[in-house]
Amino acid sequence: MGGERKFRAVRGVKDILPEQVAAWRHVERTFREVFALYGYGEIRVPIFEETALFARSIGETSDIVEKEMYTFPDKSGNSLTLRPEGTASVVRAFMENSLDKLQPPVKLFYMGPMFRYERPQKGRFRQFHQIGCEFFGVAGPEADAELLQMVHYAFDRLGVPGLKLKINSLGDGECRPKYREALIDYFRPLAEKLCENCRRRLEANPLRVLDCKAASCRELRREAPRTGDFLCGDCGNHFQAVKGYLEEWGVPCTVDSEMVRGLDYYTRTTFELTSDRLGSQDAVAAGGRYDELVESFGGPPTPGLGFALGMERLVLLLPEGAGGGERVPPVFVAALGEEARRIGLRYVTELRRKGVPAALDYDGRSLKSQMRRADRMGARHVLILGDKELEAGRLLLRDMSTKEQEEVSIGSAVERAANLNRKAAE
RNA sequence: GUGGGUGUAGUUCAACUGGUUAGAACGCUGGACUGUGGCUCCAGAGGUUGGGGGUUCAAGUCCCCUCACUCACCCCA
Repeated sequence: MGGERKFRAVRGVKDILPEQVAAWRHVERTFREVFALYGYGEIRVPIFEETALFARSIGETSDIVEKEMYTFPDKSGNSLTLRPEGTASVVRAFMENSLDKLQPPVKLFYMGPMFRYERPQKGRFRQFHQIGCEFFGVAGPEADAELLQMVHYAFDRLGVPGLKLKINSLGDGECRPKYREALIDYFRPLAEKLCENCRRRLEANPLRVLDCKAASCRELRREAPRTGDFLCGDCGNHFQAVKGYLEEWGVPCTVDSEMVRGLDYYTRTTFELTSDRLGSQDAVAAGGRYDELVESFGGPPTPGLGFALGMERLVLLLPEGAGGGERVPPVFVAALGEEARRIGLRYVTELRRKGVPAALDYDGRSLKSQMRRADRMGARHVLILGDKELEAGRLLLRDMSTKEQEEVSIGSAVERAANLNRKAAE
């Protein structure tokens, strides 16, 4: 080896070990099933894109674009960026592959790593993982309600406790500019009292002031105009209808008129699923409608909506050992002596070829040590072969839970062990 | 990017106001049982006290720098 320094994972990234992967797979499996039920197909998009794609969709003045992207020039000088979220790529792919020419709706889901240069803390990493989906081509409130219902259903199946669903409507190209103006008018005389941050973004992105957690800003916005009061007729009706469906379908949620998302492409419905058990990074999933995004990319006017969840945060909320216990216990082959070990290795291979997980000791340890190993890896059956057994042509097959041992002939040992193991696995 | 807290065996933690050879539990390896797991008992391996510098006769302990983790701000999934 002769290593001169120890390598460590870089700041903000994590190894996910087998023990934890069980929970991850459990989540992934659940969402794959739910997505299938709701008609979503999986899409796999690149991990990096042209920088401008994200700048344009997420918003030039958003924090993500301003200071959190992993942006680098490639060898030919193009500016590329590790994706900080999934929607921009999926929308790009949707257009590039002419999915906009298909009969709507088009429903796509994805899962994978995202990258944001942020200060790591609980539930926040520089490489993190999202599961998300995008739903194109349906403008009506049924789409919003269905998406919310699906999210609610999936989390319900996972049994995540203590979640709260908050929804809001931000209006559209018609009424949002008016609301924006009203907000600026309201806050401008108060600008002195706003926090430094909000003062700066008042003109660029006034909606964000609503989201500020500073006590002073919180106080100042008490009398601020509400999104709800400015929704145009269409947006108001849309929002009413969404809420109506949710109530009818028993999807619990509360309206939070101060909730603003950090990505600029949202219109009308937005939502957030939060947990009180995550500390300050409390959003587990979030999303909303983005009816103007496809068009802003030069595509045909296409309504769309979607959501994404944070894997690391969701896994934090899962009960201990979630997704475990699905492992099939192996048959352990305990071999004593060189000849026995050669045969043991062959048995292990044969068992595996029959679809039975099998293991043995690679180091030629004592039988006691091998038994302990078998016990620890949860083997239900151990095939014991040593000189005595080889001579007699009969091996021992031990049931670890009952401690009963039967003799089996060399020829039938593998078959017998495989059958018992299968039966025990049921 | 800003502020607070914390870094000691693989893991969770000890070590009085600086003072001999840095301990325990769990885990790991072996033995008691020389060919049979879990329980018990015994033994063993395993540490440049995150890294670097400084103060001191003496630093795990005090000071500085750095890195990481953590909490909050910020931001968001």
